[in-house]
Amino acid sequence: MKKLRIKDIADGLKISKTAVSFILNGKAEEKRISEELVERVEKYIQEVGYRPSPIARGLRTGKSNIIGLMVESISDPFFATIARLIENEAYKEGYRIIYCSTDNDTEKTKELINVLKDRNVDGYIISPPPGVEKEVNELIKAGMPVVMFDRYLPKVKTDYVVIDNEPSAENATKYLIRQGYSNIGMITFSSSLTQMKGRLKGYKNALKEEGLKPYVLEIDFTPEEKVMVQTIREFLVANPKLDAVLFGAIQAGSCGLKAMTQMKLKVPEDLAVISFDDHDIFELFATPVTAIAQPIEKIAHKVIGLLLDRLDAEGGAAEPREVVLKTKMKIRGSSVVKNSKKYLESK
Amino acid sequence: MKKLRIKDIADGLKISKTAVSFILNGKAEEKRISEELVERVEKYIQEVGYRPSPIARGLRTGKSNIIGLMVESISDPFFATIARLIENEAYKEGYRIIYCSTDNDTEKTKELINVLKDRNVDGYIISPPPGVEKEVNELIKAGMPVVMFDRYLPKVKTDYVVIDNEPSAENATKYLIRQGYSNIGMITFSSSLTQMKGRLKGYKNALKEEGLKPYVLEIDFTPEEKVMVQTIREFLVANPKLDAVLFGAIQAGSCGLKAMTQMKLKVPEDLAVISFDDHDIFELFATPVTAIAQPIEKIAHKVIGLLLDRLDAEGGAAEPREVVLKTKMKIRGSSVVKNSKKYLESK
DNA sequence: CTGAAAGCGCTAACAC
DNA sequence: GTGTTAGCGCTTTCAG
Repeated sequence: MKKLRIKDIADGLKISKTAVSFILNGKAEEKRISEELVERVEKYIQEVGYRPSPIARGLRTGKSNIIGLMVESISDPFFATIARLIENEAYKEGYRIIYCSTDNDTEKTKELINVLKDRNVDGYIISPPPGVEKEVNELIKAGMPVVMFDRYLPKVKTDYVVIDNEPSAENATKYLIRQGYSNIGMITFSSSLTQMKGRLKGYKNALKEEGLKPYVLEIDFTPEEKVMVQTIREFLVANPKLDAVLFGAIQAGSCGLKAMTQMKLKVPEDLAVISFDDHDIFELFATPVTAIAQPIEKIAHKVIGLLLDRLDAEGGAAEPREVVLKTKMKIRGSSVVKNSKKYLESK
Repeated sequence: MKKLRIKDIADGLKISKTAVSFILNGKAEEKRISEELVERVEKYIQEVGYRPSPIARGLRTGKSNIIGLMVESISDPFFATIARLIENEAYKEGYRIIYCSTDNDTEKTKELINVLKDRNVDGYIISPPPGVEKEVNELIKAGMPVVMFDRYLPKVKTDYVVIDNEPSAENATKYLIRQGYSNIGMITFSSSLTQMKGRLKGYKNALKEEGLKPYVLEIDFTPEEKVMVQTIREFLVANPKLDAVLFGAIQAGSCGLKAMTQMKLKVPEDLAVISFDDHDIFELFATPVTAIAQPIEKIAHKVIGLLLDRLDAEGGAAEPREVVLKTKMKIRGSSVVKNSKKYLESK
């Protein structure tokens, strides 16, 4: 059973290649092809199991029915979940996804954009590292739909979906203050990316309003977790007055909790904790961790929605749409009222 | 700046298209093209930033430089991590990856195989659901390199990489017995897949050797976690004699621990726990969980190694290679000696 | 080394 | 509705 071509269908049915092609591309009506023939062709295609070659079609049309999805790392649970949800919705619309991991590396990302461009992807979903403004802008100028998420590039005018980082961090910090904490640190990744800057700003806003002093540790992300744990330990040792910490991302939170475990610091007695990003197993921790949960499903849905929208729209470069979604703070044991009864009992 | 074609290079350099193509494909020597010209062409290509169209090349050659990676769900941390590692190694060899999630659904998988076939992927990495033997065998018969991992299809003769599920489960169970537990349950997913069957068998072997009674719960996997938690709760209520549980997979373990938390069962006082699959945050749990860790890096490395090997080999259908890797049991607090001093102290 | 030419499978314009 | 044809960009054979 060898590969069928459009010619085989035409010959098998004793009609013209053209007709088959038109029917395949939904131009039957436009080209005044009889319904009867359309049905006959569709039935035959079913029977013999013909599937047009997307490669040949791609070469001819320049379209690929593929969406390029670039995230920091596909092994990150947040991105993996988003990828999965996007894949599902895209699939229903006949689009496939090619993912790739940027490692948040500018040069690698530029190269990956080229790879995707070569493959003629029809649209891009990018969680961009810094420094790729030029390349992304060129894509947009070339008429490519581009949607960013998680963070965005302020100098690039296109759709994006993010969460309200600043108010979320501000709320969480104020919440800690209301719970009685006054020496509140923030441990986050050093980054020029919008989401990290927003979180830091929100934290600082809250402290400034209350006249409290900020304690900030910005660590460089590295796959060497031990390095990050060690950095956090040193910070905690250097700042013994801290009674609460806000973590700017789940990886920071997880490293921080490890550092605290190693130092035998108790949560929340010695240090209250709130972390950005939620994970359901937070509930199983020695002290369940209060977390700022991102609306993952909604993010994925919005992202692919915006992209499909542009893909359909075809022509007009619509105004960039900026979607900001709300987070939800899941309050758990790691941030109970300072010196509360519950806190004292647990001693 | 429009898209460059091979003709533009030839014209720009005032040489023939053919020569450029030969040089591009590393056939310069074979075709007796002077080194001087090769250098000139390479330099020019660099300068103008020409990149051959993989689509046109694919149409012509039938090769795509793409590897299809099919896993149960790309959002599963185990698969996401493997995917990431494979992506990295493949990238270095000039291969791109297209991932897709099968949901362990037979029909969906068949369709996805077709999609990948249409895209002319050069090789397949599959963590297969049951029931796709025929389709996979057809791929192999068509000369496609196929590597399976995590589980395999006994009726399909091709390379695979798995772990030693049976001995691992047997060891873990025997370990629990040595720790003084005698009513040991196993909670796992109902599945005809090799890895699950191996784990169950190992557990039963250990019990039989010691003349102990098995208590098995096989749950159907569902994305509705609450359903699984509830099922486990009912099982635990129905079997109050249990003093230890072996979980057959991390999702089962995580649901089980949630069920136990809800029921206020203490680990390991009321129930000792060992789970297949490790996660570094297990250390942060109220009681750190003893886990059977898979050598993820090694698995990924082997998988892509086997595939690249076949991709290079070109011709001969080498003998199927079956790689079985060892797991490592990470002993933590959830499986301490029954009634041990440590155990009693913690009361 | 060159130049011409065929062909991968498909789309779509054109004349009928 | 059909049949023809060009062409997407590339590889590769063949004769020179």
